[in-house]
Amino acid sequence: MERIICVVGPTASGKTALAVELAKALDGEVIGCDSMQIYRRLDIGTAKPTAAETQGVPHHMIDIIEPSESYSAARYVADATAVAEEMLSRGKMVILAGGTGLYMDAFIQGLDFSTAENHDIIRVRLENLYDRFGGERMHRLLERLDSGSAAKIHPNDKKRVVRALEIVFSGERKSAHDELTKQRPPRFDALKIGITCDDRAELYRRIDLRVDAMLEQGLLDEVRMLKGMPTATAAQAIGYKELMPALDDMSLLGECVETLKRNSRRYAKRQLTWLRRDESTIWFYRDREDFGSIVAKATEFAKDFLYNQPE
RNA sequence: GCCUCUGUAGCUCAGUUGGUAGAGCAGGGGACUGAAAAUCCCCGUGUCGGUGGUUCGAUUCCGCCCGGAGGCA
Repeated sequence: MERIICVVGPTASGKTALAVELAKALDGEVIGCDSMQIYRRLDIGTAKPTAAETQGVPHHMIDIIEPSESYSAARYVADATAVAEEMLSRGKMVILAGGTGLYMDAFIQGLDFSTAENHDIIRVRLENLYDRFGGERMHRLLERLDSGSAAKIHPNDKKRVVRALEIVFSGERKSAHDELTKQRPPRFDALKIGITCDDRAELYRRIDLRVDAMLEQGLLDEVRMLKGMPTATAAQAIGYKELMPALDDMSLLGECVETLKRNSRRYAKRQLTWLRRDESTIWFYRDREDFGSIVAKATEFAKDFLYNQPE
């Protein structure tokens, strides 16, 4: 099984810089794992790595589609796996770096999700039914058709109730599919290296500072650009949706910026919840150790994992 | 200096006709298999400013002290 290195961590922790250093030390290239950096033109708000930051190290899976297009975890697995295989065939190490936990774990596992593709018509109908009859009744329906999934999904979780029903209507059961895929071996043998702050308040301070920096770099112009075009997934991006109201009324800017910072903090918290689940992750703390030292140690762990571990 | 108002959870405040207190926000924990920067679930003990008194019992009533806001001088 091919071995790869993954750099994980909450937003504003310094994943990009660490990934670049690892790539340089290991003769690797970086594959971005970020559901928003895949969009072209969303540069400042997604903290997309700049030319100065990448230092010439190739970055893949960034800037691959327009903000008007929608994307999915399933597409990510397909696209990123193709990139990874091509890189490995050229003898380059794969450094996967990003904050989208679902994309990353799906990539490592090689998940095919379900054979049920997004079926817009069925989905819209199910959503309408959900709005009309409420979560309780839809959940009871799911209970009858796929009790395994119903047991794991809360009636209020509209997205998941609808998706599970959508799969049922394509002739499959989500719970059965999940069980099956869990038993399959992963596609890659991955070492996860995590970077964060030991003190939560310190992480939040970094997030606030980064938001201020984004505004100075012209985030509002990017928001204005995005507002003028049809969007799907990209409209959910933190940094854009919060600032939209300020475009029409600049007196709201202060309030919008506060909301943006708060949403970024909550996002970081959710990321940490996701990441803590994988206990094999090796963590480094920016507020306990200087960056150079983290790079040196992380490189050691990576080399040991890549070259010295028995099969 | 005098008068009035005020001091309760990190913040803004509610409340107890005297039986040691609760909302919003902030925050914390968790879930997550084709929208995931999304979606969803759970979590509220704090010398009720300090100190003396009245009382079986005070955060609640009274006195004094300390801190804030306003008014009169």
